[in-house]
Amino acid sequence: MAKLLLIDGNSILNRAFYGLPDLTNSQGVHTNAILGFLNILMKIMEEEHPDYLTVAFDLKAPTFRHKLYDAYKGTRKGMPEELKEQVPYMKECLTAMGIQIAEMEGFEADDILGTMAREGESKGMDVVVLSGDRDLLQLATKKIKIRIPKTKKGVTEIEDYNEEQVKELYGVTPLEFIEMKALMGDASDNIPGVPGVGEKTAGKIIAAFHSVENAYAHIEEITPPKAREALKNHYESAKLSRILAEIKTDCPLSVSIESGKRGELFTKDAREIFSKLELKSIIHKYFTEGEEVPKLDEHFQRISDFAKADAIFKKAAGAERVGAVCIGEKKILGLSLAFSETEIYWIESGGFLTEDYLLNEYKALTEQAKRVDYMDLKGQTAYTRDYAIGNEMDISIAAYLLNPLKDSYTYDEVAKDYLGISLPSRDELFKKMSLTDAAAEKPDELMRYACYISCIAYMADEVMRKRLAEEGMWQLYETVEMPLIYTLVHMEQAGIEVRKEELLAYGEKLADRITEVEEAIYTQVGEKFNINSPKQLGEILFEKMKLKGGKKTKTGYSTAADILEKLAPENPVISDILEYRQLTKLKSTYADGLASYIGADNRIHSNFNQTITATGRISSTEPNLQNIPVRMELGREIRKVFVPEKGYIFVDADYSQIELRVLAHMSGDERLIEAYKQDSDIHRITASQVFHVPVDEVTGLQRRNAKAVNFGIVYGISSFGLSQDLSITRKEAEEYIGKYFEAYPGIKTFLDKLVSDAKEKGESVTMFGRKRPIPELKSPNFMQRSFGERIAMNAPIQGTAADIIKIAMVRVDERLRKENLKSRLILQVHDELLVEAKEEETEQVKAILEQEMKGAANLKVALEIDMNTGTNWFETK
DNA sequence: GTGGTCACG
DNA sequence: ACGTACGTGACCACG
Repeated sequence: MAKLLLIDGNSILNRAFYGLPDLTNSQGVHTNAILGFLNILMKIMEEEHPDYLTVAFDLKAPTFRHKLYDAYKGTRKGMPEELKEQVPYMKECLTAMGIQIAEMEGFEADDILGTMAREGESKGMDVVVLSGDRDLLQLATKKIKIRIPKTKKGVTEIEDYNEEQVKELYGVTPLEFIEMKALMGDASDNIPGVPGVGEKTAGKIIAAFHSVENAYAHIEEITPPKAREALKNHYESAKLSRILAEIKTDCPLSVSIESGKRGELFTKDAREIFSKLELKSIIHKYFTEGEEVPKLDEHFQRISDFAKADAIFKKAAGAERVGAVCIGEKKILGLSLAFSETEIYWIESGGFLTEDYLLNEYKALTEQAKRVDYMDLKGQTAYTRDYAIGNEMDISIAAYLLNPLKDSYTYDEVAKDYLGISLPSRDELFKKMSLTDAAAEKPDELMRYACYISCIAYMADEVMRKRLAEEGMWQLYETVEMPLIYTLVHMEQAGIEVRKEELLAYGEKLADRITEVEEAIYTQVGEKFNINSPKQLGEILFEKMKLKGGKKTKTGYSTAADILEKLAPENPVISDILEYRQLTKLKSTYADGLASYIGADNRIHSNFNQTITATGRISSTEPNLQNIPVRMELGREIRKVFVPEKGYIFVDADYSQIELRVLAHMSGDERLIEAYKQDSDIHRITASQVFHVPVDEVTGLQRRNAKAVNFGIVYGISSFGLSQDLSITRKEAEEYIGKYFEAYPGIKTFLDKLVSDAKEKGESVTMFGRKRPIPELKSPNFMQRSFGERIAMNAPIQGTAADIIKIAMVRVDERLRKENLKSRLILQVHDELLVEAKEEETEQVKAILEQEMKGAANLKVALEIDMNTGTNWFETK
């Protein structure tokens, strides 16, 4: 069946303009909207494969609807100049790609699309309408699907809306959506609507009366009274809005659906206009077939001859610079070295080239070369040394610092982002196949994989250094992130001992209790069901048992703990369900989950990842040892199975409110600094200053509230968030926040500045220069933008704390080694370090932790730590 | 593969 | 009017 794709040119262009940073070519022409448009276009072409497509644009001349509006209310705001100048270029691009453009004097793009969509539908086509906003939802039917691009974390996803989904989302049919819009209005589309009526009220009224006209016919039945009055007073506006809101489906067309038949997009003309605009990433992505890829590939040389390999190793040892990677799983399969863009070798394991030989040579060369470029140094330490000698460069870490929002930093990503080269990813070369299998079944692809890694590492070296220096992050990279790689290696190698028998016994204990609680729940509810299924549980609680709670999530009822806790007084089964949840969580994730990671050495070797978080923290996986229970007593028991080796003891140190201290320092707020100099209970002092009572008269409640506000400040305060946390009204929360800012005016100024600076620069910065881009700040969507503002407040604080503990980790690790101690750093939990200390070294270890953690940064307030020793992780708390 | 839930800082 | 606290990872159910 034929498929028709219709694109709302203006709205997509508009959305792209605000979604991307300001880009210009060397002639000063702005290109961000064009680039964004093309990216969305390519994505939807790949997803939909339409047979016909047309892009509709508004013409500058005022349309019928605009005139109507202007007569009613006055002027419309125009596009910014930077966007306006991109429109003709955009059209030029589309024409060059053979894509039909539709525009009609006196009609909006919406109307053209509406008309074509209905026509396509009547011809039996599948119709897809791509738009940047929700105006077009009224067109949705079974055959017409509306798609809206959304940017999540910098990645563009396209959301689908068919008739059903519109109903689900708004509770009205697509046609009734017009009526709804007439009431709620739309500022961006200059539809006035009825003042005081928003989406919620409009939805309710239309769901009940189905149309504006009918609502007025039954005006006295409308509730709430407020809305009724608003409707009565704005009848004219509602009638006008009803006309404005409806998209026409019968306007004359200057083009036909069929004349928009899809042809070759990447024509010579297209390439020409793209080069003129300097849209390098597009050119590289779609016009490079038969260019860059073979250019690199043709210089790959497979070496399986001993003499040749030997010569290459000799050359490598004396080289100024070499890109290097060793490939293997249990066994070494081979290694790749790159000396220039044209000298790239793949030295295969086999014959005289034994694993031992390769390993020795690889290790030797990485020690002798002046500089070695790695893609992933931590992974390579399996084959080489695990300490720094100062000649290594890690391209992935550099790429992470330059943009911590990405989810991978593989060779293909780096090549695309920094070298403008498009390469097949590992997945594209040999799917999910293991390297060992690839060596046997796809040797050529394995060679390409290895060579891409070494040569991209080699080629990216210079640009990464330059970019880090430009961004003011070279020092952070060199003195913190690089040495940290080795510290993490040491921690991973060390692991932590776990008492398997005790862990299993703990699991058994949980299992017994789970059976009891489970049966109690079934008895009370009167049937068996899967308590772990939020869907089934929601149906039981809210439908069968008719507890109040209603909908909360997209998919159904929320059964989250905070919701259930509020229902607990209504029915005793609720507390059993909460207990069941707690028990099964402990059993599956911790008791059973952790047991499966215990190795032959009775230890768990978690993976510490340095390139995951947006703020600079490290993360822990397989298993995650940064979220072992501690808050609840039963869960906390688990920590008893984490023990030091015989002859050792745990020394655990955690920073005391590091984030608040960072805030005090960075803001320079005198009163907060002074509060810390008193060096007692900070939440109590805060309470005293916020509520104007003497320190020793602060009540428990006041302290609790002050503590919540302190947390809120660090998270990027919002009255809603605080009210949720404290179960108070928003108004009360606002009062607390106001009082807090009165008590600490410097904090208010500081947070405001963090937001305004971030808006200006598009990113936030920590004390040590770590950056985090915040694209959300540019979002036209209020919620997204508010999120961006909270990130702008939180990221510098959380990030600076992360920088500080990283510095402390590196120094602690270095000192333990330099002083030839047997004690080792084994865990980091964001503000806590755990050392497995040789018993006789305990005092020395404590001194090292104290000195290096407190001395990691010089702040206006002292960095304090709490330190404890214990014979298991439970005892150190 | 995604969403809901919940463990941690 | 919008609908949230910041940052993670693992497990389960379900399409």
